[in-house]
Amino acid sequence: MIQSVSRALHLLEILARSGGSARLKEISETAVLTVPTTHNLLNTLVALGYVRRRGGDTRYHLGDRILNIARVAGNDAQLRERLRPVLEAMYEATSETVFLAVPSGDDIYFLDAIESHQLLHVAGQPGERVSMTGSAIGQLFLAHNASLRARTYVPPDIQHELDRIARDGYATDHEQVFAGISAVAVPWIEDGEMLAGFGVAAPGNRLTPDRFPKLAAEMHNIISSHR
Amino acid sequence: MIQSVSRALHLLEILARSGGSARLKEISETAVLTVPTTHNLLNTLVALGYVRRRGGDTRYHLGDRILNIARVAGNDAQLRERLRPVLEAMYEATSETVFLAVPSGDDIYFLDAIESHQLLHVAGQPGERVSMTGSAIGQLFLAHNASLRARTYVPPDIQHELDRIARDGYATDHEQVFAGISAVAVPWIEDGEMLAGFGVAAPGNRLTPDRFPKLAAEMHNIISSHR
DNA sequence: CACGTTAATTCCACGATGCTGAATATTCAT
DNA sequence: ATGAATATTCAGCATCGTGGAATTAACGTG
Repeated sequence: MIQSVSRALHLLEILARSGGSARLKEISETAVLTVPTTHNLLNTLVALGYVRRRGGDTRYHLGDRILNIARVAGNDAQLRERLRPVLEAMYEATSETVFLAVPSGDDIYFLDAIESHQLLHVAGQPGERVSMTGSAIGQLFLAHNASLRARTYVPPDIQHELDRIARDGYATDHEQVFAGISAVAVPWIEDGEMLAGFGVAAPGNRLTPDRFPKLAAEMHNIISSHR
Repeated sequence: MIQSVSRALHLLEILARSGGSARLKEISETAVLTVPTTHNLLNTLVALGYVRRRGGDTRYHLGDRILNIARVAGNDAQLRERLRPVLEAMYEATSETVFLAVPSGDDIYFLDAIESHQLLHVAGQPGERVSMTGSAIGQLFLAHNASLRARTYVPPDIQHELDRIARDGYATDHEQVFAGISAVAVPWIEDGEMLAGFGVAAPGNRLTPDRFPKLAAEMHNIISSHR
């Protein structure tokens, strides 16, 4: 545990709790640090843009550079929270393992999941990752997002599958990726952009290809009713 | 400039730019730091909750503790930006010095201001502070916000003035606080909560008490038209 | 406006603290 | 299962951050 890092971040939280600004002495007292040490820490934060000083004011104010970081952290946290009810509805409707996934770097990241309670079920924990091309949900992202497609190598045989996905609005997988596992995925779209994908995964003998279109339609309905 | 603090915050930004998560090696390379140093910094951030590790994953993810800080920093920055046009409209309408103020700790903080160009005008710079009780805009906050009222000592003679303010939706000051200066303030309300206040301040002989109601109405109009 | 008081900033020397290279353990891919 | 890549632990040393003391600046008051 690096002392100065811990202290610096603590100072930022103190500033936040003071409504965005405070005096050096107040801060040092709240943090239980000597004034020069606090000064040193704060001025480092000022130099980096995380803290600002406005006008002739001697007070320290929270800067907005922290928003660079928060925008990304917040996106995921808020999205997970907002879409939790949708995920629960999908679980209610299917009794199978359901996922909420977002793109992260070059692959797919499971932001949230509810694991089926049936005797035979697909494992699913938030935090897992799968490749972009090798999963229904990943292909769904590729089909919807051109910039993602541009920086991912897409094998030719998948290409026309992506067209089908874009047309129908859902992606499927029948025991292609993992033996015995079928999956259907539908997109969550805001302002024309696919921000996340929902997936249902089940044993291949329970979730047969003939049920794909109906299940996808059902998932679309659940999404519509939660908008 | 404290090295470890600078480095730690840099790592957070790298994580943000990587879409919220990345591997230790990637991070260390991007940051141009040795792997153990990066490891040490990241694990400090993990211990503090600014970075998380999910599931059995060896990757590092942005945590949501940063949102504690960002919520406050973002509030101010976004509010100022969003309400700038309203402030400008008020300046257009009055040609007097206009303020945008928010509560900060136990007093009022001027988030933004446009100073009048008239020969005789009230000075106004963003970053200045006034006490909660001793200003029209402060009383406006006290009248609208019970929790603010609870933690501020309000002299009895001001008490019934607060009732009037709550009823009429504006606060005034005619040469009470600063000699020769009159002011009118109206609230900016979102979701039933007063987030900020707008103030117009002018020499007492230009802005006489008989003009208060009309000016307040005009300010209310400008606010309505910018919703 | 000058004075006294309080807060903020600079400086420096000491000593703890965090950095790095090397070794070990773990994870991942095949 | 095996090897390669990645992550974690460790410890010695140099560095960096800390806090006391002194200086300067801001603030409030009579």
